[in-house]
Amino acid sequence: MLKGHLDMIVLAALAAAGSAHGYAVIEEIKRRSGGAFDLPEGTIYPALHRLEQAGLLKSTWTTADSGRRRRVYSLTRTGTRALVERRAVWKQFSDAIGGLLGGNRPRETPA
Amino acid sequence: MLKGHLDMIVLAALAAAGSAHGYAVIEEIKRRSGGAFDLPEGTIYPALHRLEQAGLLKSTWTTADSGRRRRVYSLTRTGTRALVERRAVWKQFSDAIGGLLGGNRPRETPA
DNA sequence: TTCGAAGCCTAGTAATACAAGGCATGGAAG
DNA sequence: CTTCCATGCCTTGTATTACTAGGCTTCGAA
Repeated sequence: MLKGHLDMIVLAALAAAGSAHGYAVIEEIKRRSGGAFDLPEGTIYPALHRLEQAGLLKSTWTTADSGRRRRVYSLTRTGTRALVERRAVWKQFSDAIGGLLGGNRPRETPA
Repeated sequence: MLKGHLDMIVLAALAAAGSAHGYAVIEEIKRRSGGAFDLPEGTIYPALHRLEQAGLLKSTWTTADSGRRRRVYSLTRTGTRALVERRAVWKQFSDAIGGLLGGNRPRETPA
């Protein structure tokens, strides 16, 4: 469950890949996460639509050599900027969690 | 928005503090997160109830010197074990995100 | 021809953090 | 004495969100 971080993940995968269609995004995420995130289509497609709706992605229909129709997504300028921001938020977030998990100081930080 | 990680945070705060009542848990989390997580009561109390229901916390009513009634929570054995597991899951999770955000390798990892 | 993989989609569901309220007490300020 | 804020507990409702479970098509292999 990656509640709240899915958008960032999709943006990051697309930023790294340059462009990709839905199915490929799933595999890209799976590969780059070391197999940790194996997302079902019912998760990824709505996310792609949502992000395109929000103007962070753009898409074009293409036909692969195999003859299959694919919808290829890539980041917009806005999407790239959004990713930068999401990264920063993520850093703050994970640092804060780190403080909670790591800190063994029961009261104020002693000298 | 800490969707999915709230339980771990509460458990961690209580583990560090030993025991605390609801209001104190809020401040403990705030302090240890460096001010990043300032949770409203509507978030923390249902979480405490949920965790007690699940057997991860136990509580006792006490009366403070001021005369105010407080419900003091602490971890059960099960809760302590659960926290250990949540930590591990968090590590996996954040490592996976790290792989997605950091990795600049467009294809297979080269030699 | 039958089945699985590639490839797209949607409707419904469960979980969850949070907003917004309510209630009570103690102490300080007026 | 009253009024207000901080302490301290609680619940109901709501929006978001990832996911389940379906459905549709085409390609290629068995």
